[in-house]
Amino acid sequence: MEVNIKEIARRAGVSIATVSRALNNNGSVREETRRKILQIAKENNYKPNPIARSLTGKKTNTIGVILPELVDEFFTDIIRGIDEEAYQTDHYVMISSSHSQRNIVQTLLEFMSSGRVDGVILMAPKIRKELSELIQKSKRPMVLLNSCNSNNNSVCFNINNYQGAFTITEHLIGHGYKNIGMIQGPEGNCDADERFRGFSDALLKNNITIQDSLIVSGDFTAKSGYYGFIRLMSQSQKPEAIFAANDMMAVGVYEAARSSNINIPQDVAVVGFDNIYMSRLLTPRLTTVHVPIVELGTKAIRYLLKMIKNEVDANLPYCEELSTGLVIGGSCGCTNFSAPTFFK
Amino acid sequence: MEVNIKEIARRAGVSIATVSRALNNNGSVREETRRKILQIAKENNYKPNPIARSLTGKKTNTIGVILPELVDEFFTDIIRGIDEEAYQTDHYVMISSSHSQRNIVQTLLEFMSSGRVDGVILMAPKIRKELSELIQKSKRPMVLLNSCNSNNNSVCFNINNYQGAFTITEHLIGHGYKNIGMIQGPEGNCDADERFRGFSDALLKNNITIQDSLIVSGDFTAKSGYYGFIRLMSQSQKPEAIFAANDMMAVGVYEAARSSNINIPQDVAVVGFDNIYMSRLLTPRLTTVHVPIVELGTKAIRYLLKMIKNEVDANLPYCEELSTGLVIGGSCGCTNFSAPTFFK
DNA sequence: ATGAAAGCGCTAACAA
DNA sequence: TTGTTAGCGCTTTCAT
Repeated sequence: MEVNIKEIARRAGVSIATVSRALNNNGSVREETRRKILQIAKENNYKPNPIARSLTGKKTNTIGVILPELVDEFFTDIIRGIDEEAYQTDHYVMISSSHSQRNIVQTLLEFMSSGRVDGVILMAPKIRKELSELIQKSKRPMVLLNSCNSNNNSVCFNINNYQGAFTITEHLIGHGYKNIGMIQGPEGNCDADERFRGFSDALLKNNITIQDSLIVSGDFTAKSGYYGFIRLMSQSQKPEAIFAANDMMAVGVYEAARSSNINIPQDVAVVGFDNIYMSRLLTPRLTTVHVPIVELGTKAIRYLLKMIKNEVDANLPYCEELSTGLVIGGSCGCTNFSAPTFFK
Repeated sequence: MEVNIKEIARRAGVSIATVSRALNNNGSVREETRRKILQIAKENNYKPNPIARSLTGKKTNTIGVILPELVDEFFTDIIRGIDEEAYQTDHYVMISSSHSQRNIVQTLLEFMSSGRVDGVILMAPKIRKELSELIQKSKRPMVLLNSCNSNNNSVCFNINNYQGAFTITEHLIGHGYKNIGMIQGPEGNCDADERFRGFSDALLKNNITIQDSLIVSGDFTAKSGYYGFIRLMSQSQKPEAIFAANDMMAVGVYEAARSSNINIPQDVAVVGFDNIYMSRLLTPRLTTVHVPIVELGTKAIRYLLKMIKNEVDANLPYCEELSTGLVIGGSCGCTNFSAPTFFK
């Protein structure tokens, strides 16, 4: 096995307690002794066994991350935001992407109770009722990402879906469109709900009546965007513009439009949400809403680490909404936009 | 704290050893006693503390996964393959995506020595020299993914880059192209090297001389594809077809072609490698090589778990090449292809 | 400033 | 079949 504290103690001619103190900068150790121990530890390439450390100290230096299966497009970016910070602060990341058949709640609780993690970052845009319970039950610090927590009793970081949807809808309205259709996200998904709310409110504020026939449901996949478009455009009352609740559905819309020989934006304007890489490649480039995903991950773990270190009160609710930004392409009807480079 | 084995033992009126035995189905326990213990454990929602378990038993039920930063496009899929299997077999996944400033070797060794993981899946297409050392040093089972291990002394699963590149190059040759250019992947990356090798061999086999001027370097990014294309097409001797070593570079090629009013495939044919989602959306659809990424992850973890459980000899080298497949779009000049649906 | 010793929760000999 | 006990490698009182 690896060299352990006992061995270091032996070689340094001190007790294991002293080694522990020297290594943790904790308790008093004569400077000379400390140096010697550190020296020997380095020579032997000694690293304290984190498992043993966890058992005693109840610190695992591990963060649990639970992501839904829906985040495909963002998976990498979220992890990137989290992982980089974790690395800097010497933490490990334990990941669980909750596939369909998996019980997210169970995974979470297991994470929590197993003592494997010091805290959890949970992204669960589809869980509602159980969420409150979870928040109560959870013994360890937890940060919610884009989750539906109506009660204000947790720590959460959200993309400001409402604002983004509102802004982009007003942008469409600014173009003079009145019949604006929407392809919604999955039912029960709070990102989707908020985007719809922003859409509705923007119409209301501008005295445009919402027509039920112009609202079709989708599920954030390109496929559902494809069929959503067909449904919308096969009605007698066709929309002048379509707001797809995410870019992947907009991709489906483009494909359907191409099949139907309908031109974007001449025949119908299209906008999306998310600013995924692909949206830059569509012709015309998709007008969409940028969401700061890496930042979401970074903020989440930074705050979580503070909770863990008791630098903030983990029981104090705290929520932050990350602002979105409008990305203008040609799909909304704008002709004079400064297209940022298509390179990532 | 959570209820522990001692407490369960107390409530069941037995010793902790018996509880341990009953829970692990290990050693003999009277059926009645066992039932009672299990019953009480369930009532108290008792889960053995995995940390403590690890400390004693040296099984952590955790798999370490180390991915390079380059795999952006595949990140999700690889994890998906691994995570699903891990979940089924009750394992945890500890992830580390090695960002640029990070030392992949160090991360690996730390994973290994920390006792946090039972085994490691490593994807390191850029590491060469250190890899052999690592393989020697590593005390725990390790599976290599698409890594450059020339010595046949490890367990590895690789995409058959050579075969894919060879096939798609021959496909171009079949179209009658003779001046075929290539935009290469990053230097020192073995995926890139193998793809180049397949390309060269296909040309050689068909008695086509490789022209150095038609080989330009890239780094797997769209940007490098963009400039690679420009370099290739600004020469007096222009290629009739271009093989971009991955799809992202092909995306850059499309963009550059559009800017230059060069038509694909009329003016120049283009093919890629990877079959990323975006490749379906390009117009004309990109002809490319499909790589089974999810499967790569699945195979890796399945084999790793076998090594861990000693169902296979972890010291026995074992390598598997996963076959690729040709995906015909219109970019190579084919007109009569059965385009599979663009939906994922 | 340092050491001895008691755990952390569990598994695995060894005894009974 | 069951219990006792000795660790696993470490942190942390409590003495010294």
